[in-house]
Amino acid sequence: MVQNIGYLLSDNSRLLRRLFDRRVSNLGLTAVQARLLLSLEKFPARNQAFYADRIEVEPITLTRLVDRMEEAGWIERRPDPQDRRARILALTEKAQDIVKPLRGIVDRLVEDILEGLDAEERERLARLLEIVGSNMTAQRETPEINHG
Amino acid sequence: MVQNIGYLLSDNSRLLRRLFDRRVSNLGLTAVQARLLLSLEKFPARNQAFYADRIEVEPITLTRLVDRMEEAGWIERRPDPQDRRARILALTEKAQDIVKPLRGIVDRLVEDILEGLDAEERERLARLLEIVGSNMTAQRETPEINHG
DNA sequence: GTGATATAATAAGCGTGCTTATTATATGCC
DNA sequence: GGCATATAATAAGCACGCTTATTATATCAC
Repeated sequence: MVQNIGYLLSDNSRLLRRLFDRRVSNLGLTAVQARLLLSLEKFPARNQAFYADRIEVEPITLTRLVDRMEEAGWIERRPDPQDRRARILALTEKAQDIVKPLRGIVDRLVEDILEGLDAEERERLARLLEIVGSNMTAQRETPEINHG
Repeated sequence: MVQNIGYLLSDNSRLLRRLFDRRVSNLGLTAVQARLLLSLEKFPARNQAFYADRIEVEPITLTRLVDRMEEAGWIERRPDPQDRRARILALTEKAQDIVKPLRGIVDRLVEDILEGLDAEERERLARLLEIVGSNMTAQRETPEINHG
């Protein structure tokens, strides 16, 4: 019955997003938006390509995410003096006020979903997920395998 | 660094969907669509609410999924003689021809992403994911916790 | 310097998934 | 039987994420 690990992964991810959205909904943020804010605090003043890579989405996905967040007043796009193609992202003041409580919410969420797992199991889960993830990334590099 | 299990879950899920989509793209199916087909083969002739529950999406999400799949000729909606509100789903002939190869693709995919994990590790991963999943489901039932 | 190639950002168009609301029909209680 | 409640399906409207394509600018080879 290991067959269903695929389903477990996608269902869990969906559950997690829902749970997160619910917990931060009073802030007016979604899960990815919160993730981008936290990433921006940790690595400030980089261009969009950098953050797309950090949060592991395609550049176009980041573009549209930033569109909405800029409109909502969380983020500003600034020109890059070194590269006229690029845009540097920055948190607005409003966003800076939210980052600390946000980090608390994230920590508590992770704590809640890992309830009942001891430190060793958590470590193990993270390690197993990393292996699965790198297997998938490796597969991605060689998409033209014959599956027949 | 267990902090990032949340990110691992959502990134892995996204990678998995992408990988799956790529492998079945020649069939003209997406990951959820394939999942619904397989579920339909395993549990035939139920109403939409049943399948929404099986593949763990909201009824409206299932409705729109079925809309597209009906249009593409994979699925038929039939009236339920016992309940005039409901619609019974059925695979078309075209879909039945695809189910067996599809199952092969899914099996191979799961095998590939679990590469390097022995039977015990696979079991452990599945078990840990189930625990995390049930923690999230439990959280969902009590959404009004004070997070302050 | 010029031309080929790569990179940054964006647009168009689509599938998935949600919340909230609506309509039709079943069901259960009196 | 009649009314309240629950359930099945759907609609509207939105966020996320992708593939493919386009535009502007950098960079590299010569």
